[in-house]
Amino acid sequence: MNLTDREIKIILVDDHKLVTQAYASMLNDVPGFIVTGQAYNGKEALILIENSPPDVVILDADMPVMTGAEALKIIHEKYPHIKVIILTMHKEMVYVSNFLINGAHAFLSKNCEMEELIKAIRTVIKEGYYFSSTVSKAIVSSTIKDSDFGEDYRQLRLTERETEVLKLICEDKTAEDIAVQLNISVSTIKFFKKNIYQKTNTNTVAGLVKYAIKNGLTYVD
Amino acid sequence: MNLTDREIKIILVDDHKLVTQAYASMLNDVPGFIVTGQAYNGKEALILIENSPPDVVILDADMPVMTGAEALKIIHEKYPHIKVIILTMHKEMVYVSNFLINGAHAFLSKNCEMEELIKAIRTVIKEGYYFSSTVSKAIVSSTIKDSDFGEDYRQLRLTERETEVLKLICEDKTAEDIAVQLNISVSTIKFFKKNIYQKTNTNTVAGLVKYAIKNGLTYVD
DNA sequence: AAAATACCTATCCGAAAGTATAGGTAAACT
DNA sequence: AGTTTACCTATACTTTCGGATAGGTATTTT
Repeated sequence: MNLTDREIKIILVDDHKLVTQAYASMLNDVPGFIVTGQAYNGKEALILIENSPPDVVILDADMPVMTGAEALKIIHEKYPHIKVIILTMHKEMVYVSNFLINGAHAFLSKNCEMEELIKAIRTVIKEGYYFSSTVSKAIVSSTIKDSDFGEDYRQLRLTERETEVLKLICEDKTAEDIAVQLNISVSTIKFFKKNIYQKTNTNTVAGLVKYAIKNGLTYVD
Repeated sequence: MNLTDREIKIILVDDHKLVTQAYASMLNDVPGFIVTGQAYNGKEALILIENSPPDVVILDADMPVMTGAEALKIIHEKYPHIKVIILTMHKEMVYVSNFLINGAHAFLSKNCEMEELIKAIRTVIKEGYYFSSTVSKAIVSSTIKDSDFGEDYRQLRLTERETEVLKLICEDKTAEDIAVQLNISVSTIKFFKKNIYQKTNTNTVAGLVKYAIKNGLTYVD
């Protein structure tokens, strides 16, 4: 039996129950689709997937406990045949790239029409990938790996340590707090911060926090 | 004919199309409910309401163009008989209060169950208000006006000028930028900032930005 | 009309953050 | 093996920020 002949099994992951349930209601009304599970964070999602593997996982990018990015990475590594569609409310390029690198099969804005999500689900099953016109043209090339995004992209990527520092900044820590926690000098923190400012193209903490939110590094309850 | 005997007309407002459409799909499946309109920001919502007044408006608190708070205020002033249910992904007390003052009839987290939203819709129609157990006990008193929230609350409220400054801080402006824009000295900005820090119970810009997001003062695209 | 309150404005000073510069290590490239 | 590149660490110097304090105006209370 061909995959396109039977119902497509979908698992929904969004930290807002109401939204997840609404998606389920919407997608279950579509012939050929069946929502086999709903999870409210990445960890729950992994358990669901383990117990009853779906064809498609629809994953919210912005989640607190385990972020969409983290969940995606694990899903992609453990179950490479499962298609993952990322839903997000943001629309920054760096952000999109990070998900593509980690194996997303589609990337959709929450601003899209219901029809586009439905189309995306069918397309990732049939063709492996789906990208909306806005996203696709700019980014997608043959193989999805870091260098495909070019020099500019690499320059923009935050190093592990930088990411760590940025996260802590967003958690209300002062430079000194961070220095203590990381066991390095305050001056070092400043150096990281400077680089982060450059890469994120900001010069205020406010900009940093917004960048972090957009990139799923931190979350506002 | 009694209001409870006919279909309850609902207008949905959420800046994410996909979410709005999902809500619509979910609520239209409920007997006695009919979604008569969907808007993607406050302005659109007001036009919809003008053209075909609903019984209930379900309003997302976090929207960019016209925030939920602003839209609520106008709706409540122009159409006091229309019930407004606020949906939010945040759960801070100050935040809730602001909406209650401006005439919200219910306040729900996006983490709630579908059943609770349905219950809330029925309850605001029948009894005028609905508050989930977590929210209600702490806050609601007989009349909803500023002083009902007590001294503490008043202390926490940001003044107009403070709010203005906070918004600009979140827009990546430095203290000097703000001073120039507002035609006052940098020192004055600092004074405002100090008060904002006190009232929001933070001491970093990161905390400020998060507070602003929670309170709908700024928005992360 | 006097007093109280809320809000906006401002200055001074010590503390923290940003800027410029540079050394060191480990991995990748040629 | 030697060079380049990426990343982490650090210091000295300058600017900006935050805390304490205080004066002024407009509105409300009594």
